[in-house]
Amino acid sequence: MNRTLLLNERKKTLFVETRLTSSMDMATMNRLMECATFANCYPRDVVFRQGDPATHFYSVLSGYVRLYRQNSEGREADIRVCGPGESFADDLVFGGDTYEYHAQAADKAMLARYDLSKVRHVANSDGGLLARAIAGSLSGQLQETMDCIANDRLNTAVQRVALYLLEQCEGQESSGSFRLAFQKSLLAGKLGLAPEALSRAFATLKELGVQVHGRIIEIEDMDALRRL
Amino acid sequence: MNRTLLLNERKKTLFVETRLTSSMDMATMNRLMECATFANCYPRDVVFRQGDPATHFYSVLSGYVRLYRQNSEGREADIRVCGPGESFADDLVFGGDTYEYHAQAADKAMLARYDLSKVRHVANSDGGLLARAIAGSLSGQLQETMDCIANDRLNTAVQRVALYLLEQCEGQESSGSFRLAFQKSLLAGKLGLAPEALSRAFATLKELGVQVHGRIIEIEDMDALRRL
DNA sequence: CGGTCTATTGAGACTTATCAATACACGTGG
DNA sequence: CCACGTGTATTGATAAGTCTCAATAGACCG
Repeated sequence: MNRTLLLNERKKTLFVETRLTSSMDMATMNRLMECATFANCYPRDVVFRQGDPATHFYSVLSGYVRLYRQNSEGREADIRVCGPGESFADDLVFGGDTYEYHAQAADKAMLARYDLSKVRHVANSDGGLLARAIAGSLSGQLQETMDCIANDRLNTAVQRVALYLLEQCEGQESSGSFRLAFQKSLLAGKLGLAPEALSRAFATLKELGVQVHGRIIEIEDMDALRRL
Repeated sequence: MNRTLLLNERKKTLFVETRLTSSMDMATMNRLMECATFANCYPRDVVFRQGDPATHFYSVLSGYVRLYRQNSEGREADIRVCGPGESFADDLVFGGDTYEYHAQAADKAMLARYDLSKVRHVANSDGGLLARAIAGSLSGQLQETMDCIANDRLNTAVQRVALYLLEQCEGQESSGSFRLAFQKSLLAGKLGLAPEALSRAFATLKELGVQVHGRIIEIEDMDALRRL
């Protein structure tokens, strides 16, 4: 078994574990696989640019991809950070022919790349199985995106950071710790903050028993965060 | 022809003109119609509450519905304002069994009310036609919602208001005027602002030739707004 | 015409962005 | 293994933007 074969097996495994494919039957998954190619990205690689004609949608197999928009002066705002198992630009399968945001690898990343016209063809001729899977993915994304708006509008920086920390400690009781999945500057963008604001939020949370050592976060009292 | 029949004809017309049904074939539309009942709402009527078990999704036939979330202290943040032709809670067809936000009529409104379990049944047995239509609707909503995040994070209050005014003047050249579709307090919420902030934004825009008389807005120089 | 709801305006406080300077982390090569 | 350099993170000072509260003005409906 050579290296390439091993790599392909790994790709296939990651492909199967995607949110889009997880509840798919085998036949549909194979049809989708036929539309896919794979791409390796290095940090800061551009996947596509806002305004480009849309040719593919993507699933993240490993690493992270940052979706963001730029205004006329070049200032950037993150819209979403996609991690392993998540897909992006799949909102273009059922309408839209232009990418409406930039996509950039935020880390070494492996992506599955689905040809949009092939996917559309399959989705129109498979009895609706693929359409349902994509609809499921879109539902999840829509819910997350609405959550994000509500979170931005309802909570302050410290509250948003605390909430994020709690989400990452899912399952741990009273106290917990974990390692940030990506750089703080990216986390800041994901939370709609400038990096300095994230630092200051961590500084505030230190008083509530949150210790930050590089990417390692330790939380002494999760209830203290929940009370914010 | 009696009053009821007339009303039903009107309902049917509005039903057909919905974004969800607009590109649907007749058979699918009829199957969807079988899942529907209709409801009339008065201003401030609650359609459903955050946390309620999800039983229906909705299309707005006339009027406006406000989707919002509440934090623990009771402060509210609007997530979306749905107008004629738009649907909401359709993200629950393919997953989710609880409403994650409040829905409240913002005006006298007529709604089509789709039984979720019936819709799910149809969507699983019609060869994918309904699933594709819903996926199309979800795509549009996801795109709008992502736009909203980028807009919130990238633009100031004045810029967001200016952008909204320009959107409403779609098609008009250099100067334009129109009537706000709903109250200013609702517009403020939609734009992620307190009502006072919307007032102040209008005050600022007055210097750029925007005149506000109640709900009537007149814009002398649309390019001046575009330059913001 | 009066009452009620909605919108505007002012003053102040709070939150976050921005800019600039410093400190820290990490990978590289000596 | 340490020193170095680059990129990332923190901290401080300031400015900008928005919210909140309170008071007034205006719009709309019966």
